[in-house]
Amino acid sequence: MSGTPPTLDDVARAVGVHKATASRALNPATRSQVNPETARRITTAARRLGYVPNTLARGLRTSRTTAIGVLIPDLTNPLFPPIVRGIQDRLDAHGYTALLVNTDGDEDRERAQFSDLESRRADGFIVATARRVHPLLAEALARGTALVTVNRTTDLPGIPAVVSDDADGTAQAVGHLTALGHSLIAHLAGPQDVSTGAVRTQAFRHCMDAAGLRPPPESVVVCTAYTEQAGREATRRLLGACPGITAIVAGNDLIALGALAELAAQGRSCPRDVSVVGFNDMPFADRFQPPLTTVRVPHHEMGVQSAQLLLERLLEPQALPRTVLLPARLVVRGSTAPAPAGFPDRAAGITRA
Amino acid sequence: MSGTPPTLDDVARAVGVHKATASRALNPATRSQVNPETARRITTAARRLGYVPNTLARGLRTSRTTAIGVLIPDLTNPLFPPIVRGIQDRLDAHGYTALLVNTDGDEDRERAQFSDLESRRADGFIVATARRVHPLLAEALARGTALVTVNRTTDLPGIPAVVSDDADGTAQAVGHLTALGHSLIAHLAGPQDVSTGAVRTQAFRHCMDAAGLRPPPESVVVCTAYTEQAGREATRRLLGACPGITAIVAGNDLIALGALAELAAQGRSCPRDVSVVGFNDMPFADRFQPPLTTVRVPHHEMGVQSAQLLLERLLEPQALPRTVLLPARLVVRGSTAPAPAGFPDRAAGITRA
DNA sequence: AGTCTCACTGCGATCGATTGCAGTGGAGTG
DNA sequence: CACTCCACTGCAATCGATCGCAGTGAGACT
Repeated sequence: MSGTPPTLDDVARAVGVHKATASRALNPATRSQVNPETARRITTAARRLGYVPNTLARGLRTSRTTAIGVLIPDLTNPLFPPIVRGIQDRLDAHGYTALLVNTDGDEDRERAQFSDLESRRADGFIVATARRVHPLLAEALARGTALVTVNRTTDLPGIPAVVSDDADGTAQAVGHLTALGHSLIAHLAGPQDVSTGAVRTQAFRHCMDAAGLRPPPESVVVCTAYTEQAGREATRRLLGACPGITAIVAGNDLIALGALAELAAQGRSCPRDVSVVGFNDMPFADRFQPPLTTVRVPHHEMGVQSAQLLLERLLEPQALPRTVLLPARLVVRGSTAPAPAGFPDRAAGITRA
Repeated sequence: MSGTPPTLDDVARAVGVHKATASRALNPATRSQVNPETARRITTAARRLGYVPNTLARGLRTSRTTAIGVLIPDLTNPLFPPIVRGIQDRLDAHGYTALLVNTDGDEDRERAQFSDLESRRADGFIVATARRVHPLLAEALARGTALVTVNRTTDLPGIPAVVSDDADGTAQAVGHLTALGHSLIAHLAGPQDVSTGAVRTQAFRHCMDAAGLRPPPESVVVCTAYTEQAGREATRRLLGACPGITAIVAGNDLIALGALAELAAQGRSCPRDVSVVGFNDMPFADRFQPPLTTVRVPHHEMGVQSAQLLLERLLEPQALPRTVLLPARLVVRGSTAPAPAGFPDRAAGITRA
């Protein structure tokens, strides 16, 4: 019917004022500049006509779009929906909109997506795809782009970040297993080119060391990705090299799921023969078979905080970049149990200090 | 360093041509209008300067943004990430971007979000929040807005849709249970104001009827939402009213999870005492305790098809709206088993025809 | 030589909202 | 009464890319 949507000029004409006046009346910040009665007439006319401001025109003029680019590896990875939701919730509350893209861990794709978001003049970016060495982010930072990383960090300093306390979470996992009497503890490490993988692995080594345990090198297997498939393959290698292990600290829950699958396939029971600890406490981890003992990370809150950090950065671009560290907490469920008897440490070539 | 990003005019000046020429050279569609050699010089200059077209300015002029609004109830509902991913994959391939928002099933919030997307001049909308009666969509349709619904439909005709064959899926579920010897089959229905809930419930009744089974009215309990919590509450009511039932067809997997929880809480074993069938085959449904027998719906493909349908609509606004019906398939896992003996039909007041 | 065609390029309006600046009129002041 | 001040409103430039229209010059054709 109406054809094209009404513009500010249409509203102004309907009231008999200039569009500049209408603009001021409709914008809360400049509302005070116009006569209250006039403002009222403009407001009602706008509502009556169904006027919706054209964000493109506004953005073109003001060079602010109230849109934030959000980069994640893959939305179907259950880790990310809660984070994204947290981001959206906080952004929404401030009138911002998230522009969500998946990179699939592919650098070219990431560049293309990032470039698209830049062409849409996103005001800033929340990046969940950070690698420790990340040229794209370095370039963007150099250009003065507002950036925040979430879940992962970059080795490059200067980018605000929101992460969970991976080192502490790992310590809780190892502590739980040693308390259950395990000493032959293996680690299915996440990819080492991302901070979560590197930090957790380092923490694992440190904790084992502090507990006086000296696991053989083969008991730490690095997965090629944070996927069930990669976890399963790594587990196969691990069990081949270190058949005596009684517990596994997985780089994340998907890797843990892969471990569970491979253990079952090899006829080993979890938790009777081998205990498994995951990381993240992904949705429904408590409903798995067995319910997964894992380190809970506050995903939604991570999203909220990262959005908050970015919004602050937009207001105060010069402020010192800060890193928010959120607490992680071990959640004990059914995938861990006391170490089985009859597996002397010797069997795996492990020596107690 | 560079301050503001380079504009088309910057590129043109660097080459010594008019910005209009640069525009034509950079746009594949108009490339043929400019001398190949000139075009080459413009292209290289653009690359050298790091020129990225300003989508806002372009959109303002052309009134096309290559952005599509996507409305979902809640991203953390595991049903939606695969659908969204499918949408994004197809849109990406055509240079479009998805603008994703959550409505949380709240009508006011939905209106606000929709209005925001309109202000961003989205070229069209993919709606996963459709209710059978949906004024917002009716209005948008009347305005000539490009719309597609996915997963759910509206009673209102005229909106293209992509849905799974819920009736057939339900029939497979009921058929599976009757084949296992169940006759006291209950239904935990989804909300009846959305098409999936209504269609599945209707199909359930039809199948039971066709099988000669006459379940009492209390054996069909409508859940207030597609959530685990609602499923659990409905199950409590169901077991109170019809303690004799041996099988449950749930409106979706989350409701099924709620049923499993309540059954366990009441000391009834699934599948030994009661069989449960879900709907959707959400991610990791195979890893649950017990692994869930459910009706698989091609989520990713639904997303892809809905994006495809919308893109077609943008090209051909007048084309007849078509509905794409994707096949559903029962996946038998561990939550269903033969009906236990010793539960005569009489016990639940059920009569065989 | 004159005219026509054609390929290429430049000019300037345009999309819609924002904003610095200037103008208007009425109230207040000495 | 003249003048200042202030509240309010209008004017017009501006953001950056697109596109209808017109202009230019080289080559073709009669």
